[in-house]
Amino acid sequence: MVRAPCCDKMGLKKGPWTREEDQILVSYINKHGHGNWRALPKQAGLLRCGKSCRLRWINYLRPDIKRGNFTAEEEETIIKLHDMLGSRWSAIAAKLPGRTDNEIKNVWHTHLKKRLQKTNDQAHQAILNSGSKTRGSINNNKASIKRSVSNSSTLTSQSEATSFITSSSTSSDCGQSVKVDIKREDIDSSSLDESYWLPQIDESFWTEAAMEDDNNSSSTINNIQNNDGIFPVYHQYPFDDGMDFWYDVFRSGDFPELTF
DNA sequence: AACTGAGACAACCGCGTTGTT
DNA sequence: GAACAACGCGGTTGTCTCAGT
Repeated sequence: MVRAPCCDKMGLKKGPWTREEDQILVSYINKHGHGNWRALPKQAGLLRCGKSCRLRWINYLRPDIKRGNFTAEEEETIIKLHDMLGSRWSAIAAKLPGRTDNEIKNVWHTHLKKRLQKTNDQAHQAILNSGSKTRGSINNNKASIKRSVSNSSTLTSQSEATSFITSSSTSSDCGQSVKVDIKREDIDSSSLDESYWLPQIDESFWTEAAMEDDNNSSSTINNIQNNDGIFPVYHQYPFDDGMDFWYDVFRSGDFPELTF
C-alpha cells in the first residue's frame, strides 16, 4: 500500500483555513474544476495538500452545501440509516442532499448518539423498575420489537446489542421513532428461545420489501407480521451512489448475517 | 473578570480502494 | 501481476465558543 506523503513533511500549511485561502480555492475550482486534487493546490497557489483542499471544498465550500441545523426529518433519516448501515457516513450522506458525511458524523456523535443512549437508559430503567419482569409483561412489548439489520458484524456500534425494542414515544424534540437497545441477557434469558424473541419472518420478506420499495423512493415502513404482532421495519430504497450495493444485497436476500 | 469544563464542529491522519502505468 | 499515484472514507484530534462557577 502506498500512501501520499504527509503534508507537514512538504512544508505545507495545516490548520484552519483563512478567508483568503477559501476565496482562492473557490475561484480556482469555479474556473478550472477539480480534476486532480493533488495538483490543484500548486496550480491554485495554495500552500495546502490536495487532501486538505478536497476536504475543505467538500465539507465547507461546495455551493450545494446546506448550512444550519438539521431538521427533525433529517435526524430521523440519519437514525434509521445508521441503524441499517452503521457508520457508513458517506452512504448516509448520499440520502441527505446538501449534507456532508463529516457533518452527519459530527451530528451523530454530538447529538443523536447521546439522545439515543439517554432513551436507552430510560427504557432500561423502566424495565428494571417494573420489578421481576414476567414473561407476560414482556410479551406486551413484543409488538414493538424489531430485529435490526445492524446485527451485522460490520456494524460495530450495535455489536453488543442483540435485540431491540422501539419506543415511538419520545425523542424529545422531534417525536421520532427511536430505537432502544436492550441487551438480551438483561432479561431472563434462560427460558427464552429464538422464536420467542424474534419475529418470524417469511423468507420472501426481503425481496418483497425491496420490490415494494421499487415503487416508492421515499422512506417507507414495512410491517413484519407474525403470530404475536406486527413489527415495523424501516427501509430507504432505492439508494444512490454507494447505497446501490446495499440495495442489491437487500434485494437479493443473499446476506447470511441478516437471516433470521 | 478569570477560570474551567463541556459541547460543537472543522480539520487531520491513516488506511483501504481504485485506476494507471 | 507489481508498483505506484490518487482518491475517498471513517476514526480521531484540535480548536473555538459558551455556559457555569
